[in-house]
Amino acid sequence: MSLPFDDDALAAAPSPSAGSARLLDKLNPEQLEAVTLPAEPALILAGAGSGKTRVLTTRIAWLLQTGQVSPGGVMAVTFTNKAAKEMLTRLTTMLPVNARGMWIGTFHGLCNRFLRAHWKMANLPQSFQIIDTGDSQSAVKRLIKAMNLDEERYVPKQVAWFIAGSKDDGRRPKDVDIKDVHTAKLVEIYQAYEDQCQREGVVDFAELMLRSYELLRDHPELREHYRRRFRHILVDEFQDTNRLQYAWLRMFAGQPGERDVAALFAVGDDDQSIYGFRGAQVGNMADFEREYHVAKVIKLERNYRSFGNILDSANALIAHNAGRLGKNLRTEAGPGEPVRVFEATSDFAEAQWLIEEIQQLVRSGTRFVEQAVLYRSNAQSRVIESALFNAGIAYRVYGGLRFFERAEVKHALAYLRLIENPNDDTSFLRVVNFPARGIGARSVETLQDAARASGRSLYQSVSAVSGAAGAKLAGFNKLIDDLHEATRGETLRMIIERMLATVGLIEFYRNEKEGQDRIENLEELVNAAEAFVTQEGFGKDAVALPVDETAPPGSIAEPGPGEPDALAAVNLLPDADTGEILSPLAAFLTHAALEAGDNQAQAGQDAVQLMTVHAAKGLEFDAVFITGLEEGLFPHENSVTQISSKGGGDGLEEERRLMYVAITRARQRLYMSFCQTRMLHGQTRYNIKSRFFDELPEAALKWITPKQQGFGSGYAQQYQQAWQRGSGLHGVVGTGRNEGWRPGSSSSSSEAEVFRPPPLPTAMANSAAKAAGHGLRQGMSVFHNKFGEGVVLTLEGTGNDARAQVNFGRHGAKWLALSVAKLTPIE
DNA sequence: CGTGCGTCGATTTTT
DNA sequence: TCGACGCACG
Repeated sequence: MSLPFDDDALAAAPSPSAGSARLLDKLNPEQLEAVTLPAEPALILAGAGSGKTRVLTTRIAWLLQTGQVSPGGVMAVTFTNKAAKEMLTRLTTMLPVNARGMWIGTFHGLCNRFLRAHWKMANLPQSFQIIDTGDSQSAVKRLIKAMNLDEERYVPKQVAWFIAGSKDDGRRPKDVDIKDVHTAKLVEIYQAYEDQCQREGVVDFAELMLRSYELLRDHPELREHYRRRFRHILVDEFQDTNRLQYAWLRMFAGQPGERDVAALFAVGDDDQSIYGFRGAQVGNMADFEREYHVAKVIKLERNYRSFGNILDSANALIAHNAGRLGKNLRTEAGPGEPVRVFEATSDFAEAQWLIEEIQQLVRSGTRFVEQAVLYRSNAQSRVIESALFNAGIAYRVYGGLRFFERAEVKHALAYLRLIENPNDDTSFLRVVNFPARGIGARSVETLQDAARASGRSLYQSVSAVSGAAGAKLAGFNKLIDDLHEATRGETLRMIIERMLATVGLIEFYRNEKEGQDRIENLEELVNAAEAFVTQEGFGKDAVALPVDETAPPGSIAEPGPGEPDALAAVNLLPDADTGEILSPLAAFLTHAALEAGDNQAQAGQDAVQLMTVHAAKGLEFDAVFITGLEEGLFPHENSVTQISSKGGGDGLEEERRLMYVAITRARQRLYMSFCQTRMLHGQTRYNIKSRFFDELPEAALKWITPKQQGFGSGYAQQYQQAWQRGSGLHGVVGTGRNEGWRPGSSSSSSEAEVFRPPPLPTAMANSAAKAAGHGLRQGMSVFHNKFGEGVVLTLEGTGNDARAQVNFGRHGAKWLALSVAKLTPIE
């Protein structure tokens, strides 16, 4: 992982210009221009399939190779973990770069890293935990109940949405414009929610962003430090940034007109902005161009993905949107096949037609895995799944629950969180009576009242409950306490195994009818933790960078050889003062919150890919089916009626961009279909074809069912009849049964093997062996300047990476980076 | 305190 | 149609 790449190595590198020429070899003129732009604010308008990721990664590689910046001076921001990983992978294949020290990651991942390094300044506990949307919602719900508010009027989900939305706009409770009584109450809840999170030591996703933004805003010395450090900031999918994310970027880069403004390199495509509904501001692109005086917007319009007919369709469609930055995709690949359009009599018939075409494509050499069926909303997948299942075609559905979102995994994580921090009320409530311990709603309510009265956590308030209920609660507290004590000094694996053996989750699921899968997932959690230990920065390469004396207190230094992986969701920046680092458990919990895990089960299997159009963004396939192109569905009726949703802009235009995204996923063949009748919410609806058909060029289309043919005639029916004769009892994937199929339970392909990280060598973990250099031993008494006397519980890692868990009694057990912390053995 | 039944509501989603 | 969720009952 770590190849030498510092300034000396650079100087010694053979002829940088020759190297950079090789690097730039395969670029077209526009790409080349973008990659080699001077260090100034830049906006790259990158069309679908125009080599966006290549430009981003080559830009970084070029900057490094030509010595314009060292790895530590680069920040690259994405929205998804997947994109971040891909960027790093491609970068490292391009250049033997030491990724350590580079800040490549998601917005939230980088915020986490930043806040971990400056937790004191940010007024957070060092091991603050991140809560997901669900946790945040249940916290709000609790508050609404506690405040005796009407849940009809203050719907928890909506209130949570209000809070997140306010944060995304950079507004604290005091900044919200109170127009009416209702808003006043919402703000009151918002304030109470903030207090509660602070008390519990948890932050939600929006808080990660807002808190780090405010930290930079309010601390000039910190701001200057980071501005000196990050000279190049590259942003992917810039059209998806919200207000806060843009403000955050400006904080890191410097405001326009200030000195030392970093080179902000924004890559995006306004035509692919499809997340307005969650606060994305396409307008950020135009704002950025104006505010930072971007000299020349570079457009990447040459498409390397699709044939002409496909691109003609995309171009013609998107031309119906107003206020675009303006861009036209072109290819040198020739027109290719026409876009085939099919009119089905019913959703059922549409699915049968799909099967026929998919099989035809396979016969002509296109593998299943290269075929994607896209739809606007998830509900549409049912019919299609059912048809594929009956036809014995393997398929995979994207979306759905990811590993760390599964109920049983969340329960296990809640126990782990309580071990780490018993005052985490959200986790407390989740598992205090799961599995059942005879602690009912009544007891919990009493406890909550007591906690509220004293302003303390549930855990701390248990003693205030008397009687049988109090005894049972005390029993639960003891369970947590005992685990906390017993796991002190244990490896992550041992901690999880002990927890599972103690809390009774496994036994509970053993008695459940369909509990076996859940038990397997719990066992999988151990593997996930092991994988984390080796992959995410706790392995042999991890930890401890030297402290920069000139840096502000608690800040990080220029990256040194020991800085954790650029991608590590959690890094172990030791506190500059004490050398204290995050415990492996706390780090793993953070990882679980920040990266919900894959749902890309069986990625290697040759199966048809089913997903929403949103989920398809960024992917490409040889053949693409866009289904359900009906008025009301696609474009969706809610979007059409909606008078400019949150992100501003026209709902219909966003639907059109969505269609544009769908079209541009196809390499060779594109199919579109719509149904005359469709079963929706238990009712048969009669639809007309999507208005988008009127916006596509006739010359690029081929109607499989002649347009004038009416209901019930022609191909559609023939397909249906043909299918009815030939199908029904085809071979079936997976279970070999044809009955009892249920979407969602789909035994065939989608659900089965989620998240199976590779097995790993267990050697490194619990080495009680004496690590070279530091001369410490397990059980040894040591002295620390801040924490005083302590006993060494655990030793891990070697050399620069060496770390120890030390029990300081009154101060508790702490993890220390030995390269930083000064520990003196006491005889 | 757990189960069963009725009501309600149903774009899109990453972190 | 189907699932999540709240409430009433045993």
